[in-house]
Amino acid sequence: MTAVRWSDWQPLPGWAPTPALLAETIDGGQSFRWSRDDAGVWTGLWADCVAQLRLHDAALEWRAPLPLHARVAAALPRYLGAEQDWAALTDSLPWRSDAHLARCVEEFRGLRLLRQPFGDTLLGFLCSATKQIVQIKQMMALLAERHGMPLAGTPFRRLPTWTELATVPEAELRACQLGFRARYISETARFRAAHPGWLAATEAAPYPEAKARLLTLPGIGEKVADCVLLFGAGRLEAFPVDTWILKALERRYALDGWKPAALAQFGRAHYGPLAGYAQQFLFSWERAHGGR
DNA sequence: AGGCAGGTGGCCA
DNA sequence: TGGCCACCTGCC
Repeated sequence: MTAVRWSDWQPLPGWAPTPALLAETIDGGQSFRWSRDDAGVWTGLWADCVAQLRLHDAALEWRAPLPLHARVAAALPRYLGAEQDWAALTDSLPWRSDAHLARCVEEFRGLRLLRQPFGDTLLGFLCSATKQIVQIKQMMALLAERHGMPLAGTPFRRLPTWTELATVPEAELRACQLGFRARYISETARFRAAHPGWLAATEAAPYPEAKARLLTLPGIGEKVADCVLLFGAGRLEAFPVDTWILKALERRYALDGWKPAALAQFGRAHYGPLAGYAQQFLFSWERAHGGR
């Protein structure tokens, strides 16, 4: 395999995250295809794009394999959420009346929500049930390596599309460490193949309808549906409630004894139309501070 | 070494 | 609605 020829590093204006904030955003559980090398350079893949990211003199820089340069240049800003004014969104969160949220925002100021491809996000979170991030990343790597198309002129492969997944036997999916999730992927792929346009229509639908549609798929419940809509469709009202958020709501808001459904309802009502963004701050803070 | 993990679906009262 | 359990399997 010949070495990749990368374009020159170039500035990516508009966002100057700390190394920790960059890691939290691209490798904190929103996406599962970024990895950092010993020199601190991140390499990531989404759709038919590959990019590298680095912090140089506190400025964010990027580059892409030469053959993909134009495509990545066009796609990267949107992927990294450049179309949103994150400072303004942060300011509209109810941190003024919520001391815990204020503390989370302070520690992770500048945190972003990725705007990933809908189909890739669906695949990633269909695999996420009771798995840790490292393991989900391994599943994605195996799926891409064994069933994804090569990205011409590079040694990288994209994730298989849903059309391609419909042709992969369930046993081969299981062999990618998917476990019982393989059946969900298989069934979803067959459903999608029988309903062309279903994914695009779901991505474009208003939040309540989009979520209802996702919930009809096997292996997709409340949490996964909200993750897909938040990280893969830019629906900032989507509020995924996982074990970390449950713990955060229960412990940081002194809601001991509340049942999970009640906690989730409290969160949605309390954080409002940007609940998903608030959720990301809570999630990052809770993970960073262990179970304490 | 063995429990547990960014859940979901099905079944029971 | 609420509670319980099976579902796969590789990390920490």
